[in-house]
Amino acid sequence: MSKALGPRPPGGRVTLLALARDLGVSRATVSNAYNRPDQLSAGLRARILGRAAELGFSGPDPIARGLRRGRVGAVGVLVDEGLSYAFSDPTAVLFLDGLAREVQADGLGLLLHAAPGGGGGELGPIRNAAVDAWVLQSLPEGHPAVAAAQAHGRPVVVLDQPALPGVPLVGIDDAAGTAAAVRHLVGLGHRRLAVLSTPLRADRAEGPADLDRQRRAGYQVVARRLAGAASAATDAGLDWAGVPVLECAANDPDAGARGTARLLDTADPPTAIVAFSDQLALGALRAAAAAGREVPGQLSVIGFDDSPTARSTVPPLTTVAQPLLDRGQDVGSLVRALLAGKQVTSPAPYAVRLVVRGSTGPVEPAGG
Amino acid sequence: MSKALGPRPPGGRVTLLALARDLGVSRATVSNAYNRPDQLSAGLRARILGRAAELGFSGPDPIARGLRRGRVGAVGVLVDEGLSYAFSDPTAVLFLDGLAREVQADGLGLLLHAAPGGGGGELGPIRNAAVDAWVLQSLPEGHPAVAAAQAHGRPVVVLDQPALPGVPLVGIDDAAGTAAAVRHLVGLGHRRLAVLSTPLRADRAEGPADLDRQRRAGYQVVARRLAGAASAATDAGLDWAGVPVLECAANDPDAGARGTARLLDTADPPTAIVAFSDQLALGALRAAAAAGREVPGQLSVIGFDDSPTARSTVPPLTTVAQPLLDRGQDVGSLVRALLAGKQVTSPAPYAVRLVVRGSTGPVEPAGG
DNA sequence: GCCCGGATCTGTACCGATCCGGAAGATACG
DNA sequence: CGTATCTTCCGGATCGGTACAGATCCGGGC
Repeated sequence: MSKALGPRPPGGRVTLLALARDLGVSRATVSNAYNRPDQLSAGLRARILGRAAELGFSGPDPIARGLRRGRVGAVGVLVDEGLSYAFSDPTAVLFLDGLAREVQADGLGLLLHAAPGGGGGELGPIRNAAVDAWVLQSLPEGHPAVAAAQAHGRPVVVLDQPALPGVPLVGIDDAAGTAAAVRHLVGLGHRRLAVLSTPLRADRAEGPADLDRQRRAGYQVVARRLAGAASAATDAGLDWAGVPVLECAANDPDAGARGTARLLDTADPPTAIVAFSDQLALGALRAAAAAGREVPGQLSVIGFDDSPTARSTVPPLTTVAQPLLDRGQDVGSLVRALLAGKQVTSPAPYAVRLVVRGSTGPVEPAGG
Repeated sequence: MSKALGPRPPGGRVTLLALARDLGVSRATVSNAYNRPDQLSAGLRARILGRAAELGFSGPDPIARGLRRGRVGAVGVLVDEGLSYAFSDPTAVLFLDGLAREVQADGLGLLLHAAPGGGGGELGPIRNAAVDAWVLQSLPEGHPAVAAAQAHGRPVVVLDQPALPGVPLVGIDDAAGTAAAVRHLVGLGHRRLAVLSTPLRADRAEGPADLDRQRRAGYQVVARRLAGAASAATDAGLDWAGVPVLECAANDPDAGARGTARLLDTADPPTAIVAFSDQLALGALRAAAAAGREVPGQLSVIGFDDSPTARSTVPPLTTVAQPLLDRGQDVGSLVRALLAGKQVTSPAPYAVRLVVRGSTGPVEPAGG
């Protein structure tokens, strides 16, 4: 009936060709057994799959298939300065979640690579990464990793920045966000504002950022947020040059707390702080508590992002909400479209929305 | 001097072969220009790289190189039920961070794939993923994705579970952890304990888990934690069967809060709760506050993991600390060793350490 | 009985590189 | 000046599959 069963796998790995020979069929047929069941009879297919199981052949080699098909089923994601940061920031996490959820529909996985910070790291791993497309996120203009990712000419999609010619970008209306925040505070009577900013450049500087440094912001998102705040402040009759902008060295609560402490420890401390991220705002709340300033009684704090934690701070954080998960999905669907060969354009920047919770309030009647 | 420059790239992508022909050298030489600079003269190398830039050839194709070299520079990571969970749990995040940090040294990236939950998803993407090794994490025994990951015979390393024959595993002494927690509480005078457990099986059940369900725990980590708690409780003269074990449907604060509410809403509520994760403990604190129970005055809560947030809860969380980042790095170095062809064995389970903070205290003198 | 279309399966040409042994030319040495 | 030794570079062979264009076989229609 059946031919005498061949011996067990000789030792090495079993390949599709070996299986084909063992069965006396062509490699194409074995390949079809896996990839196009309709191209061969059910009986033969069963025989192939059966013998494959016996021999320990578990389907075509993914890499070889990748070469031939030109697809490996992976979307590269470049994250700034090590994955720890990307993971610790809820904003980035939600983005990745949305992205993963979307590309998963096409069976794609996410290949995370760190964008080497400060020129220290190697670009090789990025240039040599086997991916079908790249997603860039929060990299400063002109970061070398960007070129590395673009090198092989595969589709690229950008979140927030950097802006790249011909590359679709998903972003939000940053300027409108901070402008709304400033207007909200001004409307509550505040005149002494301060800005708690995420890093302007990748040099880990911490401290007051003068107008010159503001102008030279490497992160465009931050530049736009500054511009929005400045514009709204000016419209309200404030002198922007007099509004302290404190740049934090990192986007985490600790840095935010340090920055806030510096802002408060001045002769003429602000009555309201506009933080450029909820992470920083969290730190601001902490520092305020440590300094004995009541929020919002003596100090108003407003965040940016509306990350999940904003809801459960004490007091709950007033913040500028952006659709974190949606942006990830949008990027994902752009990637899918590009991989499907479609032409795409950047969607319009998302509108943002001010969510008023408990961390902002009217300026205190009397002087402190 | 130099030959007349050839025309611009005709249109399609430039391949190594095309570049070689254009320059009149062999493909091997071009390849060497990129991969083994010492194999050709500096002059020729410069000429090759120069012309490559002109033609828009940006190095050998990663996938083809992957096929030939048998390496693609990616470590697959299988995460349970969608990436959102993996990302939202600080425990998993720190693990991934440690892992990424370690494998990065070899230029490897992390390819995240979701392990389809409940048989709904496809295994194809996993079987066809182009990776050099797989890392499995927190998957219940016998999950189909495990076989899919093992199919191609590439190295596999497991964190916590599932235990697989011949596969190195990194884990902690779970039983000792919960045992220490129980002893701590008993030492404070507590006799009415309750356990707030992460899911026992992947069926999203929520509610009291009787002894039978406890025995059938699919997640071995949880089984061990239950065993440790049971053993310590018995040693202290308590009847384990009388200790309520409430299984949460997910490992997040919301589920923990729901579970705690149920535990507290009984005729004979516990005076102390042992949560199997900090995430759940967070929820417990929330639920306790909502129910008007003071912590630790009226209710002691103890967590597990010592995640970063444990430090900043109110009150700070007493918890069983495990070296989250280190475990990731350990898994990473095992992966590296395996890829280097070395023989490895599972390291001994990490010892855990009880960190006493403010969420546990002596049982209240009088009855409530 | 002959021609035709569909179902099956095969052969061959890639996909785009890397590796290994060896050939040419240059240099060194006795 | 002949030979040993590098230094450089070249030619297959190979990695493991997939796509596409046939070749075969078979039952049916006329």
